[in-house]
Amino acid sequence: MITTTAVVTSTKPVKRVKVAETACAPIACKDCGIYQLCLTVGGDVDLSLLDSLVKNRRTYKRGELIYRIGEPYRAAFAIRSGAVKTSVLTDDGRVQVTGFHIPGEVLGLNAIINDRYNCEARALETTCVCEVPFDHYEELAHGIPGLQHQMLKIMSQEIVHNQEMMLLLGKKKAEERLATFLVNLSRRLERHGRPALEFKLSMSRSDIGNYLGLAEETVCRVITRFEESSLISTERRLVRLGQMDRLQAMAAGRSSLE
Amino acid sequence: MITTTAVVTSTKPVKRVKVAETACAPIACKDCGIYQLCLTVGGDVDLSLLDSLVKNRRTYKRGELIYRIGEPYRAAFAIRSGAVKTSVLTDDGRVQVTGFHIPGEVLGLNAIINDRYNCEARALETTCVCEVPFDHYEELAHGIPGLQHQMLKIMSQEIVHNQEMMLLLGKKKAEERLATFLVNLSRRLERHGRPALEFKLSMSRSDIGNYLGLAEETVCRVITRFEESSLISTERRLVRLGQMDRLQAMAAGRSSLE
DNA sequence: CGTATCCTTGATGCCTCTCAAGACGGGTGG
DNA sequence: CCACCCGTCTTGAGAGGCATCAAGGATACG
Repeated sequence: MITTTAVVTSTKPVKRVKVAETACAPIACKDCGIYQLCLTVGGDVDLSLLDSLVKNRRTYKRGELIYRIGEPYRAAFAIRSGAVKTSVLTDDGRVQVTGFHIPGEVLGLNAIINDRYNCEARALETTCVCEVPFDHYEELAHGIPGLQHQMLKIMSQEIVHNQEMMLLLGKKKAEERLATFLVNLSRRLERHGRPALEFKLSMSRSDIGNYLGLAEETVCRVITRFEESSLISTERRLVRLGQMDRLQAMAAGRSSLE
Repeated sequence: MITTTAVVTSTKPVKRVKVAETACAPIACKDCGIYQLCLTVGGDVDLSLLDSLVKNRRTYKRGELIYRIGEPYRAAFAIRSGAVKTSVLTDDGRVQVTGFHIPGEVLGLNAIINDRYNCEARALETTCVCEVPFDHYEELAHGIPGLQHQMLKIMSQEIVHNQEMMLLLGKKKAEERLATFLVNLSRRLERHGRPALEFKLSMSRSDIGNYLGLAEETVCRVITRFEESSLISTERRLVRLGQMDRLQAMAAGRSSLE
């Protein structure tokens, strides 16, 4: 996604500060997902908690693995900048991309229980993540009522998203799949305060195809058809969504080309 | 699944009893999923907790709705006997079956956070469930360390299962899908102490097809091919798995017919 | 400036869907 | 108890959407 060079200001421990969810205070990790974790029910943020949770901040280059399937659990990861794809494997080596993750989202939380990562995560471009070692998450969660709630919420969101993907993969046609993908990505970018109608894809056509259960070539062809219908316009990985309403209708199966 | 007429003995409150996970003590709800929830890390079961959690026990007839999408959250449900299917919908009315659930499994936990069910659940046959009203789950979880862990575990399992379904729907061929379905169902039946190589399907070919992203007719045809290869034998909804090893190989994509 | 990677477009084939019709079985009412 | 009916299952024929194979062009990067 569009690379933003966030200025990292050092955070002196401050006690519980009220911050509107949409505000954009210059706080370290404000724009990464740890913030999400540290949001209490009322919207307060415990900044000292925030500070104490993040033990490490690391940058991964394009193509680098953040974690592998089956690897012992080290930490959860909150994406500060860049983009990450997660994927699972069949025994015979086929790959299914299960998700793309953008700044502000949290990765690897569900591995807490199994003590092993159940998918692999790979940087799609230069990506900066905050590592949150959750070795003793139970004591942590015990001390911080809001944290536990946020964890459940994030896992719950993932379940809902996966259910939507099952619907897409099981029932939707190629055009509907791509429309769904674009609309969903646009919404998430908007949620994190980025341009929602014009953005740069960080993943290849091949990755998109894999994610959507389509061949790379089919993705290209559908994109071409979308452009011919002036639904969108593209230039390599740059995308402009021209007619959001029609795109949404198509994503829901309420419209199609021809 | 095979209907068992479980004898429900009344449970006088007993304090923490050590029970082996595989044991089959005559405890109410022993064989339903609430047991799962009440297992502490060490394997202890708090029977008084068990008793206090289950507020209601209800039977649903074949086709009856247990909950709808968007409906306000009432409770989680642990299946005692029978079988349940869960499904999600597109805006234009298409349905995707997201799972089949057998006795010993828990339903509707992830709705806790959103306060609304994110899928609908329907009884496939006469089904008895324990209702667990989790209105104040946070205080509950606070008092019972093991409970929170179990909830995370169940949600975590669901995420892993959904990821496997995405792989299946995105990458596997019809034969591999059906083999995966049969092997998975067999494993779960075994886990709950039921015959794993010969069982009765509680869902129609149409439901199976919907779940696997296939047409009803394709399911029939693949079943026929499996029988011709003596991989399995069937009689209506009765299934016998003849060659589990070949079936597993096929599920993983390491083998195919012809 | 060369090379590797990614994107695009065309031609062909196949897997699966759709439509159709018949068989089978279970349940119900006369 | 039997006949009927309806839902479910099965099998066939045909069509279509998408995958696959192939090749050329664009772009980025060293």
